[in-house]
Amino acid sequence: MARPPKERQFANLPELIKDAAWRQITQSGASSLSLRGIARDLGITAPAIYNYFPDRDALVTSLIADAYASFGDCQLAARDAFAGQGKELDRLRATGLAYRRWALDHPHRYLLIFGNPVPGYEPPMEELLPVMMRSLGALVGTIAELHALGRLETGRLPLPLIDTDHRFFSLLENADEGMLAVYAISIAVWCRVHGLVSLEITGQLPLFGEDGAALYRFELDAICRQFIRSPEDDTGVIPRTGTVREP
Amino acid sequence: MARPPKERQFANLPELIKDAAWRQITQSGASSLSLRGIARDLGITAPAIYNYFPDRDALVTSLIADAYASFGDCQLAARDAFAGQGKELDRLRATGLAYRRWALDHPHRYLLIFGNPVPGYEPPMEELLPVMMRSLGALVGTIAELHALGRLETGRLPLPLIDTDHRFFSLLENADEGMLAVYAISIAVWCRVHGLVSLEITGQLPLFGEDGAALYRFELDAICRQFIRSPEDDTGVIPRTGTVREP
DNA sequence: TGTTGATTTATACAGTGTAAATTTATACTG
DNA sequence: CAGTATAAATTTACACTGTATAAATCAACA
Repeated sequence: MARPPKERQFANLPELIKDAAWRQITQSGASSLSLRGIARDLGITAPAIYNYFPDRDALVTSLIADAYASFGDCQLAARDAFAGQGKELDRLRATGLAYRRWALDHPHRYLLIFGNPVPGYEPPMEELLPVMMRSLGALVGTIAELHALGRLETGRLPLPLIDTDHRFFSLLENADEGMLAVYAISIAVWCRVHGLVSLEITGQLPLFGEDGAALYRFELDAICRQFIRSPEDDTGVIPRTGTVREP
Repeated sequence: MARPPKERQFANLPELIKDAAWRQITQSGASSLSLRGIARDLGITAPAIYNYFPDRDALVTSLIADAYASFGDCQLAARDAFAGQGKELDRLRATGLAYRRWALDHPHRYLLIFGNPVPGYEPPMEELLPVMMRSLGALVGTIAELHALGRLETGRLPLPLIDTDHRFFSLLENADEGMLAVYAISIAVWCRVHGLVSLEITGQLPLFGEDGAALYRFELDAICRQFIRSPEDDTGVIPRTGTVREP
């Protein structure tokens, strides 16, 4: 035996590589990420990177995981800023506003995880699923709380197909089989905010300029009006904790 | 003088190049488009392509223009399937349904024009604007018709900032200065359908599987209920979705 | 036949990824 | 404790694919 793997000639080289990768992505976008460029930036040679990431895709996967972690931190922090009963709607709006805020602050991270997939790159779900679940947990958890209070209004919203592969939500906190409405509304909400945010980030949202915030607030209001009942608007559903009732 | 430029050694080579490019894009995605691959496909050499397209971006621009033309054809055809007064809502729904239909039928074309921009590629607006205007004209024109009938319900929808660069809508048919509400609603509608469709196309819409159609129809309904007054309802009150429960 | 457009050949440069050679630091041995 | 074997870390060299340009070649017509 000789030389344990702990001792590296450059300390923290994997982290340095990822830092350089983010710098490069911020400058020129994700799909122009180049291992040789990273190596140049770090003063090493390109093949050295292959000791820590077997190929370019592995590096991308690691960056995606970091982006999800950052996104999840913001989502959970926004939710936890309004703790306590009676603040469920505040939590929902906070996660919604934090979604756009984080996306504007980190557009490349956003596009990396929610943008169009890079052709040729197949994200390894077994690795990314936990951090995806955590990041979406703030929204879904809050919707679930509103559901437990009987304040969800699904209307004609079609429910998810129970028999399909529901990998995305099977690991969510508080997840159980009776929360199809929660999932359905979560998906619908996500679709709406994603449409706005992705267009704004990529500069395809015309006319609103700096005031994309106003349109976004309008859409958050529309979402709340459409899907969330106010607590005093009691239509006969008894708010219950513990037991989940299907509408 | 000798040899007029009409006589090419391969007839229609620009069209053949674009056909091969679409084949390649359909197979492997837009960002892996390779001039050498096209040349291989056509049995010519790569530099020959540079006679017709000065660089890779010029070829991409041409493909984008074709995609907009195809998209516009579908939008206008869908609108014109419900001609005549009194069918404005049918026209709106038809363009909405055609939007998703076309996107599912031509996902790569959709991503090329509405997806995340390819880093390093700057779309030449002076060339693409007319075909963009034409393709969006079906939606905006129909919204404008509903506006002329007094059936638009803007609510708290923020209006576009008039003083910003409104290149996108300045060329639209029936465009005049008084149609800010038309533009605002068109943008809001586009954001919503784009969110759903782009997620569905890229396989990021979980759980709904083949039934993304149901969620899409639900969203079209929500759009119509929120923004369009029915002709006999001249009170300005929109029926709230949250007040009626499903049986 | 000369002119000129169309195409190919040759070349420069950048990128991914692999195999072999090399450096470097540790651990074992005499 | 010195010397050496060893394995990790890194570099060099290479094979391949890509974009793009310049020069050479080919083809058709006046």
